[in-house]
Amino acid sequence: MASLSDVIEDYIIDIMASADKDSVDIQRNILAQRFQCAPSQINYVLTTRFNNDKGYIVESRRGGGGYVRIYKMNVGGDGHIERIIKDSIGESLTKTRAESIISSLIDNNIINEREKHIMTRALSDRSLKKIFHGDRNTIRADLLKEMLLILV
Amino acid sequence: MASLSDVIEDYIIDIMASADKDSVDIQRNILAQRFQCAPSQINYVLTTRFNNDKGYIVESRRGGGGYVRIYKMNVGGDGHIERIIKDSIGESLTKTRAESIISSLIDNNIINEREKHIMTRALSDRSLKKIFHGDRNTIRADLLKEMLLILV
DNA sequence: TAATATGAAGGTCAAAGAAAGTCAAAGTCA
DNA sequence: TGACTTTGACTTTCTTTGACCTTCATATTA
Repeated sequence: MASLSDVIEDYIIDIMASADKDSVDIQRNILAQRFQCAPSQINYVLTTRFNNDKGYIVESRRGGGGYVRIYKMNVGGDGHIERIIKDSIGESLTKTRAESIISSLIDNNIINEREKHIMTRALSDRSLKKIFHGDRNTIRADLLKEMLLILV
Repeated sequence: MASLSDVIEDYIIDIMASADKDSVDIQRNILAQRFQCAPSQINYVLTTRFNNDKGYIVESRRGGGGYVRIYKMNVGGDGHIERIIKDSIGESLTKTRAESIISSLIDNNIINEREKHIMTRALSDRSLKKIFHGDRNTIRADLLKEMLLILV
């Protein structure tokens, strides 16, 4: 049986398909009203169905005029980035592996030198010096996934 | 869905773009009348949208013949990035302030759209979701400082 | 002429309002 | 039983408003 979350997921996918842009804006409370559910269920759908492992970027703003904006990263062609995000990165990523992934992006002309430097610095131990050593690699995974998604 | 503050922001950006000079003068009460809002809302827009982090300087005079003058700073000259790193960022940086700083870099053609997105995503709450809330802003400061270093 | 009143700006701050986010407990279903 | 869903109380962030304050130019008055 399709759960309510599935229905909401389908609905969002639907309006994304019929939108001209590669993003849609929704309003959490309005959506919750439409489906007669708790507003936080929308968040549940977003984190389980529209996360970056699935190729989505979600950004939002609170307060008056608030919104949730969902970008679908359309991986055309070979789905290279999407594969990297799903298969190569996973839950945890060492600095060395991160650098080799970034190098491969350079080799494939997906990013340029400057972009490489930005990413490398973000993932460096200096950037993450305040984070407990044992936690850095999971943060690195999240960081690189999020940064890579803008490329597709 | 755009808030009134957004609309006023756009309006001011508009008249700045069509002005020959690098500054525009507005009158608070007149603007408030035009947008049917409390005069203090203009101040709100000024402090949230036209602040130093975004590369603006605002000066004003009270009394009869009073005005508000908004200057757009020229970012990018000698040692500017260094100053941002040292003075604007410091030890801790909210997401909002980070986005302001990044938007001033875009405005001055110091970074491009893709670079902006890479940085913004790296600093987002989603990238940092595994980090305890109270610690995120110090990590943000470290991250942005490191990433900006590629520009000097 | 010097002091004072008046009105016309803009400034500040805190409270109320409007969204979205978090988290853990309870429910459901294979 | 274990993974996935659903809910609701509480939190955080951003916006809007209004009451009250400060500053300045000018008109009035002693």
